[in-house]
Amino acid sequence: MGLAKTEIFSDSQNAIAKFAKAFAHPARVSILQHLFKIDSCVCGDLVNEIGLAQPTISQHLKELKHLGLIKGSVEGTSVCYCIDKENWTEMKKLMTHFLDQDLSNSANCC
Amino acid sequence: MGLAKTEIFSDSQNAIAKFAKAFAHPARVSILQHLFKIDSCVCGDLVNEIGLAQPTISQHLKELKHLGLIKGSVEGTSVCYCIDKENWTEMKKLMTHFLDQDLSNSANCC
DNA sequence: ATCAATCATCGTAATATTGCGATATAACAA
DNA sequence: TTGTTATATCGCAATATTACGATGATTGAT
Repeated sequence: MGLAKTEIFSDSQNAIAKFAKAFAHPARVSILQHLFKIDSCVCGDLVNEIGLAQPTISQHLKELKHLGLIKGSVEGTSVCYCIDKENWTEMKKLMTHFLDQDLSNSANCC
Repeated sequence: MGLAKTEIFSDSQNAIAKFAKAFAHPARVSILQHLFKIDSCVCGDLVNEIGLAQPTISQHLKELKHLGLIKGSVEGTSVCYCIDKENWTEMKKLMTHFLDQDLSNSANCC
């Protein structure tokens, strides 16, 4: 079917899955790492840095923007992207809470 | 194409994407949360807890097991699953490092 | 007004994911 | 052995993702 049954899961579970999906492709991981590393916001430099075609990068950027993890602003003929700090922090809180579940509770039956 | 060009990315970037994919579906998020919460390792209880068919759950478990995030051991006619603590900790380190990138570096151009 | 540069969108092909019915497999019970 | 229970695998249909060529839109330059 390819259609996730989101109705039967909690908002939190769906949100975790949604953000995780953003990181579920190395190109998007790479884009985000670049945006963190580069002091000035990059744009089409990403096309050169990463070895993917311009429409492909543009599509990945669109997804990240749609999720709110990055922002974009027009600068002449190019577009400048950067991390949306506020939303990133919020997302980080959610993901960290999920990753930090207590390991001591789970029994050693396996 | 649907085929990610993993060759052009670093091992670390591919690893992050690979683990993120594990969390990119609410059913797998839910399964992991259950395994953390329940004191004794669960098995087909997951089928009842989550509202998906048995083959579907089994498939999600297989993916998580393949990634090394969970372990399974046969207990009579049922199978007992639980978190692989060692691998979970390792994965957490990788993901946390990615999520914790410094926000102060990124300029405020957007 | 024309042109070049940069980015977004469209359309499409290839592949992956999700979900489940049907069926196989394995363990235990009687 | 036969039956029951629990789980895994197969096979398929529906949908999603990835990638990119072609094209459109926008901006700045001449």
